[in-house]
Amino acid sequence: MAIRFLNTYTRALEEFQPLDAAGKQVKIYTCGPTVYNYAHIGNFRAYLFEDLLQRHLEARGYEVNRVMNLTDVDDKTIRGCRAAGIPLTQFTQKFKDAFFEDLKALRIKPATTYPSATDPVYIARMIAMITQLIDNGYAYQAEDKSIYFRLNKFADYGKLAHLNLEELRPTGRIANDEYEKESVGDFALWKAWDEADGDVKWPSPWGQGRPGWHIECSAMSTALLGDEIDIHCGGVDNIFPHHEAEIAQAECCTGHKFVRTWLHCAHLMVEGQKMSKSAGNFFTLRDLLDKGWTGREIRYVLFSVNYRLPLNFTFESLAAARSALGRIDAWVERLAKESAGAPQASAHPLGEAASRFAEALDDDLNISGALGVLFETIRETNRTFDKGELTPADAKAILAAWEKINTVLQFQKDEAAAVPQDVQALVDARAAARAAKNWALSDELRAKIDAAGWFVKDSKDGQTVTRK
RNA sequence: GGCGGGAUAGCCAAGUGGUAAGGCAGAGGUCUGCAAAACCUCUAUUCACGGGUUCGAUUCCCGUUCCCGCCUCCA
Repeated sequence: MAIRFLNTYTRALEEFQPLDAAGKQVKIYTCGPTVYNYAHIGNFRAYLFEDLLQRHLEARGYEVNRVMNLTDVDDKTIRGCRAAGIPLTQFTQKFKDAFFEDLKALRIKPATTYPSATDPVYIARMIAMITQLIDNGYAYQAEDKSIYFRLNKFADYGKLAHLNLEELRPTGRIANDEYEKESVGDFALWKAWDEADGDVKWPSPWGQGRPGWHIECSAMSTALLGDEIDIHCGGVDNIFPHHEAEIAQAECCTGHKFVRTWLHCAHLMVEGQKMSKSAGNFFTLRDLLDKGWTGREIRYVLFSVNYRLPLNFTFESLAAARSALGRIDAWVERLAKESAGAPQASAHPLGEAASRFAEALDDDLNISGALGVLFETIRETNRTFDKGELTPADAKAILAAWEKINTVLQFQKDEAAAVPQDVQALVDARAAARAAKNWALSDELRAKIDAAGWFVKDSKDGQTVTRK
């Protein structure tokens, strides 16, 4: 069955068909972080949705070429570096490094390219695009020396957000000092330098300044992926005006359609409320790791709700994730153990879990349906095992299905850390004590193992030791 | 005011014109020296409310209520 996506532009569920004539390559542009701070879990919700998208497309045999930009110059980064009294690049580098560490913790597959807005190659391209827009009448220089996009020249502006610009209600968020612009909605392509920018500036045909925010995405997307791409993603808050602006800039430069499919993920709420620093419910990934939650658990929570629905992040949901992952771990362990020694997999029906899982995701990344398939498979596997009706070859088939599913989910438990020698000695001593039915000594040794930071549990096959 | 998205068990959340997936929590059981873990079973006569279409609606249509988002640089 074909993959279907709900395209923000058309608001319709559309069958996915890549631009690539061979039907193989898929070009995706994903709006990345502004590196002025540690990214918060709302940001990562978006990046995890994009990870799911990429991994599922790859599981379906596509080759994904994904670009994610790093916005390393804007009001916030400039403010931050000046407050810290260090150069902009030094300031942003710290948060770029942190961002990549966080991606790793969440098991997000790296994009193909992470271009930075301040890369001279892209600054030059942005200037070239702006020049072209001016030459063709789509942009102009205002009294403040900044360059603005002339919105009334682009009739399609507002189509992505489905906004009728004539009916827009003033919200007071438009700065009053922008009277130099021809029309209030005109957005900046190039910002003329002012004192607050310090030494952050680049030369341009219009004087010293820096690029506006929107132009970087148009420049990097067309530079790295070509004039037209398959999919462009971001959070819903990017729809207007950011993505509208990207469309305007790109299409007025290239003369044709910029993006085929627009996908946007809904916002994250925390404990039922909008996440905000003032409400005290603002969390970076690091905050949660410091509280003892793992990247895998956070991944589960942020991953397991359909991207188009608002996700209510709670500590209860983290605890639920921990339990659910434990259930998966136990199942995988059981499969590994039972399948050991089987020369090859059988054609057991439960081995079809992987294809049923993928079919669920084909439907606009229906992760809930896909996880339903997984957990049904887990219960059915255990039930059949308990009845003694599963052979090692069957277990191998189911394990193979899990491995395929896990290429998308990335929920597999980390390799168990090796048990240190001193702990192992305690475990061995305890095994001897248990063989002698010396329960007092057994319990004493369990307490020592516990004190050393390890957890021991008993089963009929002996002890299992895991890190606490 | 405009545009859009929602309302399914204690919480999270699929889904379908034919009578409610799944996860967590909870209860019971199996196992166990104890503990823990694990596994199994059970848990919505009902899908915000009122009409309508239909043999039949949670699912389609109309209306109502409530919630949320966006409306010019927040993923």
